[in-house]
Amino acid sequence: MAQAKAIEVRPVESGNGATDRCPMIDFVNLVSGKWAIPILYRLIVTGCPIRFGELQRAVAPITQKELTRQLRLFEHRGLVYRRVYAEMPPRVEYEITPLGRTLRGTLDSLADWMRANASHLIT
Amino acid sequence: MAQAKAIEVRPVESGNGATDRCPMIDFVNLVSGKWAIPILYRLIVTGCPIRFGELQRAVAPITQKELTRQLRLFEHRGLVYRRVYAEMPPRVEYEITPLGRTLRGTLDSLADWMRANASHLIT
DNA sequence: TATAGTAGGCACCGAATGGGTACTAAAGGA
DNA sequence: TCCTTTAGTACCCATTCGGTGCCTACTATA
Repeated sequence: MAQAKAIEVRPVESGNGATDRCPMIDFVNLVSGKWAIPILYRLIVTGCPIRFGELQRAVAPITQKELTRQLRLFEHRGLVYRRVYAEMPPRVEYEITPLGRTLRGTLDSLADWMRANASHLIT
Repeated sequence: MAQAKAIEVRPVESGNGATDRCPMIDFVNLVSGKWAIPILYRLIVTGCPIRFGELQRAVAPITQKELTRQLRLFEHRGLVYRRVYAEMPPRVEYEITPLGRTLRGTLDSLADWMRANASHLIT
């Protein structure tokens, strides 16, 4: 209780709403979890529609359940398209949206940094 | 560079040593959780040493415990310096390391993207 | 004297995350 | 008849994440 009161500062309320937000907190709310960024980046570098199974193989040892969950979240947030084909071996394709595509530069930069520094970092 | 080749499918070498590194998975392993990126970015934009309490107020409603935990992780990974002063109101200062500082461009880009797109995104 | 600030540590707890297995549907092939 | 493929869903479980409350040792201030 003491500490919650001490920190209650939170100057977010500006009156006009939605200003003064922390973009980093927004970002973590948008893509959180172990697999979110790897999936998103894979969809970005693949520029075209990709089937569920192929995506799962591309994102290495992710489980079916987790991939489904993340893709639905991305779809709901407008970062990924989902197209279902009424065929009998089921076919569902996922594709990055134009909005999601705008993340490319940022994620490239992140991947480059990681590739350059992975060796100096303690796991 | 390599990523221009787009879909190089992960070589799922499950049997031997794991050499199929994905920089994005490395990144998530490095900074994961709700508060990691906000803390790191705050330390980066503040270029100088900053005390624990001040940092906690800056990163808004983070708890003491979580801030301590993340800072220790960053210290262990060489992203943050931790200096303890043997004074009586205890004083501990944290500062981004040169290595951590190299993330600045990437995180700036990330923050810019988020600021530009926060309004179109469903929470 | 009483209280607050400082930078934590420690125990407890619920929520979120993520993995594993089993199951489904309809079609094709042996 | 059985097996396989595909994109899931349902259920169970372990781990992690993160919040709360309670403790310290000492000092400065009201």
